Amino acid sequence: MTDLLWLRQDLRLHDQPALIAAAHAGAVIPVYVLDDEAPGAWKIGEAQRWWLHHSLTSLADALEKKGSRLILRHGKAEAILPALLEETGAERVHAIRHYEPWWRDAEAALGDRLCRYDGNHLARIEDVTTGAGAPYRIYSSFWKGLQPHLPSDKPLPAPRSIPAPETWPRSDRLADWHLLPTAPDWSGGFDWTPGETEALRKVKQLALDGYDERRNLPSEEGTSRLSPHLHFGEVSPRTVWHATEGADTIFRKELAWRDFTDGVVSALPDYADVNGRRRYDTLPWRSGTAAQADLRAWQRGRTGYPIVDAGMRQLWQSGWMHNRVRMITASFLVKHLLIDWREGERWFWDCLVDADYGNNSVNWQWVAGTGVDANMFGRIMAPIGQSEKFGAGDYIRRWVPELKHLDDSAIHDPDAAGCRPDSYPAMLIGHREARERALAAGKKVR
DNA sequence: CAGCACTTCTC
DNA sequence: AGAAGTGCT
Repeated sequence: MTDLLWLRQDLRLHDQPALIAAAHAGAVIPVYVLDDEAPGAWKIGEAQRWWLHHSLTSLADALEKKGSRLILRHGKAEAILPALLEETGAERVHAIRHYEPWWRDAEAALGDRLCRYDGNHLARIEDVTTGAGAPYRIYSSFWKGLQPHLPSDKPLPAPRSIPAPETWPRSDRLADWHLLPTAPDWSGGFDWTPGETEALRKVKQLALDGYDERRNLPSEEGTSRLSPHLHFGEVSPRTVWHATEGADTIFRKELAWRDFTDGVVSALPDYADVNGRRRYDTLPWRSGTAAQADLRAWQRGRTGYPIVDAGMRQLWQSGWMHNRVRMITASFLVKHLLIDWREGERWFWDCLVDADYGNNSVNWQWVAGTGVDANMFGRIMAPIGQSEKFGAGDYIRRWVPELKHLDDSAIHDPDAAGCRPDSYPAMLIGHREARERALAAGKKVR
């Protein structure tokens, strides 16, 4: 008997329950379907296509070492997979559950031909609910509710070998998918090694001493940088959970955020497009030429606020941004520039190697104050204050070369220090003025 | 239902 | 120290 193993955001061989079950049943045909139709506007973004190319290469190598292969197909997964079942005479599809709305639809469409397994979350999403049976909207309550469902089983080892079918179906050539950027190749600054081997190496070398403080300092390497590996499932959250036994709980709380945000988007599938609090539909976001120019300045890292520009340039050049700076840049777009959060969400989606439907939408709506979890619109971050508070001097000097020569006394606010070089843009808007404009706009919401 | 507590702050 | 809306128990 032969079964299909449908791989999506679980590109690994260890702790891979769908693989173990398929191999137990008989021969396995591992398949990855590049589905750019079902997700609509949320198809895989540009930076992640680069990641995907390398991660699939790494996965195909690992499968071949186990006597198997990776079959590549493109098209709508819910059509491709039944056709592949037919073609190969396979009986069932084995896959790990995913909670993006398009994956839930595809899973439903496959009906009883699909065997689903838990594996990409700490707990099964539908198991963690409030006393009333609804999904949590407040993280701290979610964390409490998660406790009885935390993983206790040890992660599954990778199988020694994977039973192969007598004949293999044809596969697309990865190169034909053109996942890598060509003209221009903007990925030159990407300092990443996609794939399971590197993901597991990072987990092994996790140093969480002082994580609580250090994770907030953009100038230091205080975060785990596991997010893209977790998004693509190159390592399972359960593996990370077990590796951090006895470590700082703050880190484990960060890990549980993936579960929380998937709970939100599983209850509210269009959360990436629709305000969680519908009354914010009346908020008068700026639009028109001036707003377009401001959006472009933000995207390119030319707002005149050093910490914002450093973050946006790090994002563009490296495919990633430090978490503290994500908050500052996002708040700046929404409150200081009064531009719809969905513009920022879209830009992050295309630029981040760790872009994730749940995390991206929930966190943008949190910052914007439009979300179901409670941050108030009137709460406006002070970018320069944040830059000083979290010691971002070295970080700015690294990403904004025009300001390289400035010391800590001047770098957070070169204008105030009277030493802004001509090559560096003036502030798009002053902090006080922007703050008042945002508060006035916020008052227009019923 | 009332009271408690809230990831990411500001002055 | 203040400000502040609301999800959750």
